[in-house]
Amino acid sequence: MNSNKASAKSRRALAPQRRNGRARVEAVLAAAAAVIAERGYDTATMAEIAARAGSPIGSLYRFFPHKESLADALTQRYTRLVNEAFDALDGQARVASLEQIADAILDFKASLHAETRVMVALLEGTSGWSAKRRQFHEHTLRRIAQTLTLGAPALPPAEARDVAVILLHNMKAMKCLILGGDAPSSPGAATELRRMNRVYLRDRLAGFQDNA
Amino acid sequence: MNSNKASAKSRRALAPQRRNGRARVEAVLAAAAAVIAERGYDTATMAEIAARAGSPIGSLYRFFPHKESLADALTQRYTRLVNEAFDALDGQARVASLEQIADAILDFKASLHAETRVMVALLEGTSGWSAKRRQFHEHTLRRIAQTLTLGAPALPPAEARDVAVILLHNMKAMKCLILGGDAPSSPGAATELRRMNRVYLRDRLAGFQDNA
Amino acid sequence: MNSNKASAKSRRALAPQRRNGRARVEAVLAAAAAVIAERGYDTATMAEIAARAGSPIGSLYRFFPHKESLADALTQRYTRLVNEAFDALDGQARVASLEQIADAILDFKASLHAETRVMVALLEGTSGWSAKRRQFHEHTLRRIAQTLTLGAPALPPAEARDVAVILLHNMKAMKCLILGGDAPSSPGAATELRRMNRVYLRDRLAGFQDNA
Amino acid sequence: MNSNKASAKSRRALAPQRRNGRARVEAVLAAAAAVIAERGYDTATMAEIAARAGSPIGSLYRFFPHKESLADALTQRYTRLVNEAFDALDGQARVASLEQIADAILDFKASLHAETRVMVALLEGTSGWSAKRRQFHEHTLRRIAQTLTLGAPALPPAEARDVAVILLHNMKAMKCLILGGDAPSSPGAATELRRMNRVYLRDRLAGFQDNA
DNA sequence: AATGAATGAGAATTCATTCAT
DNA sequence: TATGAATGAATTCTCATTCAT
Repeated sequence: MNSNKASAKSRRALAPQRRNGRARVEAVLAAAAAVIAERGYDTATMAEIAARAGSPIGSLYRFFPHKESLADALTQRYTRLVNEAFDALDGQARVASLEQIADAILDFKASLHAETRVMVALLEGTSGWSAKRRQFHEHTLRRIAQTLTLGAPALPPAEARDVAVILLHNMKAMKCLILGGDAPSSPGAATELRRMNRVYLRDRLAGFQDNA
Repeated sequence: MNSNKASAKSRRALAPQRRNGRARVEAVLAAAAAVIAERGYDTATMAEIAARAGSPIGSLYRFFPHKESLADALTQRYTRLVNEAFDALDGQARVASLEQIADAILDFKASLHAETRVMVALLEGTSGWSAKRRQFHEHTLRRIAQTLTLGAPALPPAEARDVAVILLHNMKAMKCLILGGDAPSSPGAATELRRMNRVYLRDRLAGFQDNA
Repeated sequence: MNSNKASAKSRRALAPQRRNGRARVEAVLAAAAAVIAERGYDTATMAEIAARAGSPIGSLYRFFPHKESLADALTQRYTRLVNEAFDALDGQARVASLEQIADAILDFKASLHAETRVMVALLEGTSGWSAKRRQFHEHTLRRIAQTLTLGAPALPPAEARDVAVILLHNMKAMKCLILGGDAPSSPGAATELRRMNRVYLRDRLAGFQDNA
Repeated sequence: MNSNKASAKSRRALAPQRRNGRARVEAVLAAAAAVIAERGYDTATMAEIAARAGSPIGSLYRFFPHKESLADALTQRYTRLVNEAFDALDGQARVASLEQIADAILDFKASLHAETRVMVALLEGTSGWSAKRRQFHEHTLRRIAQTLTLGAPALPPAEARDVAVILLHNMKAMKCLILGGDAPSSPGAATELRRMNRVYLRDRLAGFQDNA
């Protein structure tokens, strides 16, 4: 006496119910990433995120009790990606040429389309950041500086940080170029940015490098 | 002009009271600029803008029938400023060194604190831009390219545009550095950015310059 | 060109638009009083209050920006009524008999049907009171004690306060009896309460009265 | 009974795990009593009650299919307590003095802190009562009247009920005084209430008592 | 049967925009 | 025409209740 589910009134047919909570969280995060990337954090609505994730609003709130907690989760996930990418980069720092490192840093975010766009959105609007967002920003800065120091051991920490700030800006710029949006760009701009980044790093790190 | 103020029997206060439309519009735009700079476009409210302008909300809507039209007006005004600044720059393009031009372009927005902050806000979030915002972006790009071409006549138009895109990003970065916000920076970052900008332009325009 | 209002789509025909804001506030307060009296503060919804007042929800929030501010307004209004009633009572305190005073205090709230019921609701649930509610409670206590002291000058302040606490409870009880609700009562209960109140006061104030 | 627990292969934790239903119901009722006493009926949430009972919310709903059924169960339990207390009191009614009976009635609820507080919560808000709550109220009234009639056999039933209504109010007042909450009271108020209760009963029952 | 994840109607509150005065 | 009160759709978040497992 419960056989024909289909007869149950007109419940939404969408949800593969109780499928691995993990998967549901993934779906929500992906939807959040997409919506925030498209609309920006403030303009994104929980309702749209839920809809896009194929999740009822109540479920969304089970996993992420506040809107900001979605942003935080996204930030955290991105922190992991940053770490992995830089860990890999650091492994090659000694053997790679400066150009290669420069490109690797620059293209890092560019290689992560989905997440990247969100991060732009989350790091935009320089006020009203949550603690988590600030942490993420700071963390990324430190990783960049660390990698720089690996390639140019003689570079004083303060200068490494200055350079890191610039490189982070270049990374952001790269995403903007690649991911587009409403902002008009030009076909050669990405190449151009890569060039600037290389030229700058070569000039800046000259003399601080470890030319053993 | 404005002679029989006193005769108006029971007019309210003296203060905002029928400044000529121009002044009223100015006040509203200034308030809009301030509020948008502080809160970001989405978070700024029409009510606060009106209040800060000392203007009744009804009047505000007479001049700017939609919130976006405020953004458009600000954009337009900024277009004028861009034009003036680049006109001046173009006048010196022949005589100035590349470094000077590079710095001038970079510091352009940095020199306009109040307006600049608004523009950051308005150019943030790569989607949902109005036609006007897109126009402004495009226009600025063209002016930069034009100035570049003046200093490096041999530079092909397509490449000039590519470089312009990069320079515009550098300009945006400069504002972020100077105006701060929640994003942590570092003291030497602005100097660093200026250095990158010079090094890049010198490298990029070498050979295209007009060394007659 | 705006002559036949009736043709305007299908706007609600209810609101005599821009009628004296005062009247609108009155309507809202009355509705709030009614709904809170019926449902209790927590269960009352802003939407129902607005509907009952014939006011759009947005208008309600213009006057009372938070739910609690409605309760506060009601409390404040009631404070006024308490003051007026006790001022009048104090004027007669010397000439009136103890019985008369006892009845006056007891019947005070009973005489204000609409407001009274709300106050019961607002003073119910002894936790989560706003500052205003606490103030109102305290204020009423003081007024009662003051009136008592007028009739029984020799009564020490601390005892006057103790008695006041009891009398306030009796007042609350009276409202419950008269206003009913779901609680079953009995026809003679009000008379009974009055009797208790008199007997108690006579016994309690004996010897403290001003028998000049 | 309950012998092969261990054979259940992958049962979860040991803790709540199939206490016999009775114990589980007790735990839930106790938790409900506590939460409702603290937060009030409307503000109490099923989730918190379940958590406090250490019971899964699903189990809670097996025993109490609606929130109101929890209130009803508490009410019923309280009815039992009232009966026991009044049965005991009735046994002494002949021998005890009026003062003793008066105090016993008044302090009845005061003696049951935990449950009492809940009952205050459940009897607050004069509308929205379930049938059960009304029944409980009515029942208590009858028991009080019955006890009164035992002590004052000549008291007509209708008057006994009137007096009972008053006494119930006094009982409620006593709990408010003792249990406090946000409502400010005064140290001597409980004593005061006891005095009023005695004086009233002595006066009211004079002449109806069984002075055989 | 027992569990706790899932559900979605509904609550408070905001704000761009309109319109009576 | 100028004003600011009025409007209500939209937004974030809660919680009683259901139901797949």
